[in-house]
Amino acid sequence: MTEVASRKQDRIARRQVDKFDARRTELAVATLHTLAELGYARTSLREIAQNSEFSHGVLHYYFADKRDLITEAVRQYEVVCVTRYDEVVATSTTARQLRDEFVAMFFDTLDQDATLHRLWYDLRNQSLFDESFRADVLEIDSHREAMVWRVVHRYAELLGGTPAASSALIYVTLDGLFQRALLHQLSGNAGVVESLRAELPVTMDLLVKV
Amino acid sequence: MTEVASRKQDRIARRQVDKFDARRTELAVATLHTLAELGYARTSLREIAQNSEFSHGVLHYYFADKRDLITEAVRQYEVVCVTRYDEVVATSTTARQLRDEFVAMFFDTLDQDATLHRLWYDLRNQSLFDESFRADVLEIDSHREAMVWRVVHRYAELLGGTPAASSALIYVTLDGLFQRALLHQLSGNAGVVESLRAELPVTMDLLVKV
DNA sequence: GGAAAATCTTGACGACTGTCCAGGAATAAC
DNA sequence: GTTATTCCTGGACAGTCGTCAAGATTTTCC
Repeated sequence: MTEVASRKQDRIARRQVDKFDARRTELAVATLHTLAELGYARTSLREIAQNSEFSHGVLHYYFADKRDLITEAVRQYEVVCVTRYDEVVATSTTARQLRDEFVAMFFDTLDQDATLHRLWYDLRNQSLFDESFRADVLEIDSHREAMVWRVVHRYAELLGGTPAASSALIYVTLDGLFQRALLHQLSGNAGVVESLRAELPVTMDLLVKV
Repeated sequence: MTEVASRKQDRIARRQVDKFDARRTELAVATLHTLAELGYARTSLREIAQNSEFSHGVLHYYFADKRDLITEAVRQYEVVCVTRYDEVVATSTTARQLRDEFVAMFFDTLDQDATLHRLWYDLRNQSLFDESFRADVLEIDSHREAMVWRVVHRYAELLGGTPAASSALIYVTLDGLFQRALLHQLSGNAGVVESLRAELPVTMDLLVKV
């Protein structure tokens, strides 16, 4: 084979790989939406296929099995989810602004992306039973922790202080608060959500010492 | 029917009801163990029956359907779970003692009852998708919150101070910490668990102002 | 002991599951 | 335009699921 022919072959191969990956991603996104709607326990391949434009058989053309598919969907979740507050951190110039915008975005995504968030908690919990999800879950969790840390660290900085607790503790506190807000949001209990909204700024100040 | 005969009838009826309830409880406990082992998504009635001394058919003699059975199992969980720290609170005479014994018991049950705890989180999460669990979950959650509050409130009292945050915030913090400890406990990541153990006393002090 | 009531087993049902595959449709290669 | 290759469909498969009911077994009652 000439060099030119070889390069052409490569280009074709690459294009095929790209196309293959693109469809994988497309199906993973459909999977994500199905999982968010039904939860892990009730999500079937046929249901996923109905949320895409293909038939159920095609899933085994692009994925080895159900686990492979769901793992890919989880990775898609990560892409969306772990940089949410970065812009707020980058653009805020005062502590008050950072705090207010963080709170606003916190409860905005709680409202907008409620089903996606409940999926995350569902999968994180699933990893307590199913070892095969654990590595991905732990990785995403650490990214979420880092994301929260960036917010609080910057907040402390703008206040001229330092975080009052470790990255781990700050994360579990704010994540715990989010989880509870999600539970009451989906329960239609707006009053509790509102009181948690009022509590979030207080919590942030508790987590920073000046 | 004479009064005596009527009373006797009652006694018989009551005994039957008691027996019926006793068996229901027995089967609910078997359900609880199965759920703790397999998780909600993979627990079937036949599997539950295998963890009892009966065949799968009997479950529909004592329970209307699967949901009824699982709901009863959840209630059994509550009986075990929401008074865990009360004795520590009652018997501790110094803040240091209360704190140390709380920490010890916190990580003791994390180790001993890990599968039961992961079940609780699984069911709480399931309630984000399935409305029929929500009422029970919210009730148990509020009992857990009250349990944690009793601990921290007493701790503050012994320190001559007051809690630094609301009951809700204190609960989500300690519960979040527990959840994270559970994830790493089941992942075999003993190092992380140990560092969380070291962090729990610090956290308690953060939640109290003197 | 024998009748009546309760309890439990067993097997069957229709529906649904993940997986696989034969073959049609679409696209690419020359 | 004619092969090759890739992509996708739709049905079949072996299993499992929740539910139910007929009948066997055990317990209760007189």
